[in-house]
Amino acid sequence: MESSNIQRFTLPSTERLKLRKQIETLFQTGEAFSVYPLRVIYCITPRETASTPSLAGFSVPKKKMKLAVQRNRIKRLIRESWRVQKHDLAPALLPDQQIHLFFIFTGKDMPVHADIYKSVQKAIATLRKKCVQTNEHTS
RNA sequence: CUACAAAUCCGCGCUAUCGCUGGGGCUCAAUGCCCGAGAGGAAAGUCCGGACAGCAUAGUGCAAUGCACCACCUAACGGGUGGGUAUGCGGUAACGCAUAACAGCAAGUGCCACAGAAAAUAACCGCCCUGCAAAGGGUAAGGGUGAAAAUGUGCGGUAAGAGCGCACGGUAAGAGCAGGCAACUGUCUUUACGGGUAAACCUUGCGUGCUGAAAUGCCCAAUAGGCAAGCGAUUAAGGGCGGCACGUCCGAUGCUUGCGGGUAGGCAGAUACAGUUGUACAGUGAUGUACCGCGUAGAUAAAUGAUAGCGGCACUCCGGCAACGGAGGGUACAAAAUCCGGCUUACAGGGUUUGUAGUUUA
RNA sequence: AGUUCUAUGGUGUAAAGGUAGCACAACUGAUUUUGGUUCAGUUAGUCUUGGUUCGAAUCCAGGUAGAACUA
Repeated sequence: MESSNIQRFTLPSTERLKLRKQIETLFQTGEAFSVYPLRVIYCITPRETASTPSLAGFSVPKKKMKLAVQRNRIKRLIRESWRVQKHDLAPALLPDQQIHLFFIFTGKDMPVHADIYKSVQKAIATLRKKCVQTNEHTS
């Protein structure tokens, strides 16, 4: 699908998980695992030809971080990490598959960019493994 | 110059790489490319007031609820400005500064623990009179309790005393005069003086219709069901008309089209106005008027960012008489969600003005 | 975005404006060979900052934390 020599690290709003129905089905049917301080919920769905291989959402619970400034900052950090590294996940998916993702911050202290970057890296590695496993199993 | 207080303003900058959300242009259109825009003084808390929208609505009262010295400003306000009064602080005083939910307890009702004789029409000790005494009567000076104890001082008066009388005061209410738009102040006079509490119920005066953008209006995919028309099917079940038959009407299922309600979703509401820089004028001031300019976020699982480097800024330590140099950690509070005016709360650091105090120089 | 309410020892709860109680828990001592039970005692509190009042857990205002509701 994507030629790897002209990869662009973009994240427009069409690659964000926004519809309420999609989010509800993700939270009901999806599988989850944790990479501290993140919790990742994902599920693989069939995709239409025009759409992108992944849809991602990000959130920080209000109980953990009280101030809106801190919540916005954390969400932006996770989003930046995902934007830069999301192309590592694409080869593991079949062309007719779309992955829905949700990142939830579960830590209690303000994180640094390097830590978030590393944990997103780990999360993507585990996701690749699981995707490959499920594809082999079904085939 | 330093310190303190008040008011007011600002509240990190630049570069590189990679991005995000609207607007405009190129493009048939999408993608893409180019241009330009993109958090605050509190955006916060949601404590008041409006705009706006829907519903309700003759008028008046009750209930509920809010406010409360006066005048002015304002779209409006529980906000602001100016004035008055009270209290506190400083000062010999004149006066200055700060604070105030600052109507009414002289409308009614309630409450005032403990202590104390008594907490509101007071009498324990005391004082005085009568009496041998017991007791009875008068009194509110003095004592003591308490947060609060019945107008202070002096003289007269009396058995002892007492606003009982008088003089000078204090407080409150009323009338007159003078000043002031008014609150109120000054003066004079009359009357009263048996507490406090309304942030106790309450009374008086003034005000308030209810609900909030998840308001409200509009467009409408798929699926299911509804209605209408057409096509197809009709020796089919069933029902109506009928005594029965024929007949006729309705009717199940299928397809197509249209209509209406309306879900997911989308659009409007929604960003050009009670806007604002500057100047002039009016006003003590809040503010208003006029002119010239300015255009300044619009997201919706929610954009305005991430990383790196350089530089500001104040602080600490070291070296130095100083200029300065080196190192270190720091660079606040905080994110629009329909909009506006206030209030309250949070805030690293810095600038300006005014006032007070101190020091130095001329 | 809006509305309503709550806050009392470690926990659960009382208290017409007048000394902040009760139960469980914790600790100490006694009883017991020891533990438990029981008995006696101790510690510890009105979310916070102001105001009204002679006096505030209570009344009023600002703040903090928490809970519920409106789809």
